[in-house]
Amino acid sequence: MEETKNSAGIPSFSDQVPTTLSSSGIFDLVSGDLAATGSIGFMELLGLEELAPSIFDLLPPLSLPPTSLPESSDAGNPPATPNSSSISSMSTEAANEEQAREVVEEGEVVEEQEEQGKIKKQSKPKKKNQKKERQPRFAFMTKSEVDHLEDGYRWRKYGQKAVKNSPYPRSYYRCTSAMCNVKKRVERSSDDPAIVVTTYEGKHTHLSPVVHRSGSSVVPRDRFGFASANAANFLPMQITQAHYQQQPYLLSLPPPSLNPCSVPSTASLLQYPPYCTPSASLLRDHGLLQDILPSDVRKEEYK
DNA sequence: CGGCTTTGACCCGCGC
DNA sequence: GCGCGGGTCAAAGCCG
Repeated sequence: MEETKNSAGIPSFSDQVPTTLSSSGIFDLVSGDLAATGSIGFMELLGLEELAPSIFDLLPPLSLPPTSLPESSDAGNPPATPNSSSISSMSTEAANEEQAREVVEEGEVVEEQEEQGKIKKQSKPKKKNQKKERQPRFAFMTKSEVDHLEDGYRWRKYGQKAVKNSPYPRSYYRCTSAMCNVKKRVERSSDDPAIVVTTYEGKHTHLSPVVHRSGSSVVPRDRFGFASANAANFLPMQITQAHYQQQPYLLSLPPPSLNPCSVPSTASLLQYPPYCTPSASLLRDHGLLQDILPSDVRKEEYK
């Protein structure tokens, strides 16, 4: 197939040196398109110890009609936050919260069963009649030169495919933890190679294996089970809030488990542990953002 | 030697 | 029905 051909000529990002970090927008989780749903942009810096300098270049707001918004997601396991700036968006496979939750729950059960069976089957006798239930997904865009962002979990790459209409390949990762079916897809935007689109699928069933340099192996995690220790270092609260307000239809509540925070899921990616949950007052206060973005930019972003 | 990446092959869903 | 593209498998190779 052409994939072979493409992958052969695909540049290796791993060769690149991480330098710029910044933000992004929202995109359609279903189609995978960089379909922004509103104007948002921002970032979050994490795992900076490994990534270089924290340069924030705000991306222009992406825009897209809400109708292009996805199926759902949520309940997914949004990442804690990659080691670079990012913006996230939740999508919902169901039209509303309730439906979304149903889908999520059912999907999880089905997936688990299938997954287990799949693992043993050598010659992929995948289900035929059964419609593949999609795990809730959570995606976000990150401007970074490193494609595989650190999020506190260990991932094993299990595949790579050339992406149509894009010179960049898409990589598939699976959480290395046993019994954890979380998957992650990483690809670069063909429009802007600087942007890395990461899609998480599923929910972690374990604690982050990440061991903090400080020695602690327990890091704060967001409601989806993603390590969020890093998030505390840089909190794009404004964006989170803005997103929440602009995309209420994306909301859907994930199962209470693994949910240390009680904030709406849309903000998940930028979520913080309970002790750092953004307050309502931050909605107006630009906080960190003010220090980073010009006022006119902020205006653009949150209007 | 174990864990991870690479990569070609295969399966499946979907659109035409 | 067919072809395409996305997603996954699994053997082989690499690396610490």
